[in-house]
Amino acid sequence: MSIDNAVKENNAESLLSDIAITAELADYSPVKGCMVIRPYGYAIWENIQRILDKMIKDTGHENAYFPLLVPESFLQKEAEHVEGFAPECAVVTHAGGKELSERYVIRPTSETIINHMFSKWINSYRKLNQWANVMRWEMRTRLFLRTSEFLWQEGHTCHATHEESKEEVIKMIHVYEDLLHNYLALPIHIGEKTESERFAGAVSTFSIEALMRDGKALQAGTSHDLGQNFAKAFDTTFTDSENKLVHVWQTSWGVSTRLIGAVIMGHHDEVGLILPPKIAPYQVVIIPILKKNLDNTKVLNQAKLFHKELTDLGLRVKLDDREQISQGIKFNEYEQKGVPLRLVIGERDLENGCVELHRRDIRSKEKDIQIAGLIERIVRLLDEIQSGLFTRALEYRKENTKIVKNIAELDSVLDSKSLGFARAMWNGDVELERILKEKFSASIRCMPLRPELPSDHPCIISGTVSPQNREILIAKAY
RNA sequence: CGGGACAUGGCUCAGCUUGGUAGAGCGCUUCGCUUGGGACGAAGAGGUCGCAGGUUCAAAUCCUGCUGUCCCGACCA
Repeated sequence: MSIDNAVKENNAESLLSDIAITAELADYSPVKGCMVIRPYGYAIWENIQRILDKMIKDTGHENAYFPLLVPESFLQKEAEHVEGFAPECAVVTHAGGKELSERYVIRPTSETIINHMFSKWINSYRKLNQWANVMRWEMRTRLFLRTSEFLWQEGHTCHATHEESKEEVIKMIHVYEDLLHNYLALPIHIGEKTESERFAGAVSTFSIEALMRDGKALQAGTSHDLGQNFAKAFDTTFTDSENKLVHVWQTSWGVSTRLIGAVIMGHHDEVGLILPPKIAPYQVVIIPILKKNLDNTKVLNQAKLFHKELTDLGLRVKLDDREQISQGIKFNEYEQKGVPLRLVIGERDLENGCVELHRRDIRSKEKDIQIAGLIERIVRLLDEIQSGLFTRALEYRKENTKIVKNIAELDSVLDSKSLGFARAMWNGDVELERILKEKFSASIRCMPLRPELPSDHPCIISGTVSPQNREILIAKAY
């Protein structure tokens, strides 16, 4: 299916792979459920990594690396953890031509092995992060949004008190909010997961939930309060101020290459991908209009000059001076790849001292832009595109968030083409989750950290008003 | 894991019903002509038809199994 058709028919599944393949972000691998991240897609990940890595270090964490293989017995030490992850673990049983005496799982996450080390190191390291790959054997996979192997960052911290660890959980979910809002241009809701959606082994899980352009919600990152569950399982202890040996309070938090999927499904149009400038591999593409068999030196020199001036400012710029490819094809290619700005310069422009600029986000084309002041204009435009994308996504979310008082009202929200979030009050009765799942194939995405409903808003399932009720966001999700 | 669809040059796909020497468009190579939004003409290269079996004188085509992708469920980040 073409991207154009996929957008019109709101065929999100096919749209995701169409965009990812066409924009050369990824390709299918010979291994089921795995993907190859191509250079253009990996460059986006590197930009995300660079930005987030600084945030993680600025909040007092150090990077380390733990091994890919985890003894299967480690996983079994925490009852809920093994129950949650065992079904999706790949297990190494043979190596060196022999059956292993101890089986190893390929890490689905690293809480267990990190705790094993924490119990030895607790006096020296308490706040670690690692950038790694993990593997979770999935039944149904989708490029970037759910692949069997994916890249992520996982932070693991130890604290003396529960108050401290709870504070860390909230602090890091706000770091993710900063990343999504200010760099990926995706508005998110922060909230706590219900018990059924909690991380296996956590006391509580907070997530950031983004709304995709097809109206489905996407969990884009999580931060867990692990309590003392893993500390007890691995006997990770420290000596407190009263000289008593006590278990530490822990957190873990992560975001993955799913974020690239969030960008794809959060920013696109009928042409293809639209990248926020702050994470775009190329923020500007310069296309000189070249004439075959003629002297293009002047045009090329000017194009190279622009390239240097923009690069010197720290911008990421691509100069496409391939002669054998017509500009029309180049225009199309960079539009599909979501490059925020296109700068076109030809001989005619040169004579008039101007250029042509094309904005990918609103697909506007301005000719006869004076070269004087151009560089400043480009810098300003990139900022406008960045904030414009966020505003557009926020508007979209506002339009697609409905307040509901009862189950019947959900019909109009979740059964319509637009989907989106439903905001409601809930008394905690798990019956609601069953109804949502069976009747609407939807779920409680989170209990938002910043509630918006008045306290007298009735519970969606009981119809009663109570101070015990909690506000929830309901949506269909990926 | 259940139901459905699909798998044919680099890409998009036709051909399969009714078995008989593999096709088109795009892309690629060369030449000519063009050149500010996917130009045109001519010549040419390129495919063990997803994999493995089976039926047949003969299989892209019929049958069986497997693998992968997509869709709908279940499950999950």
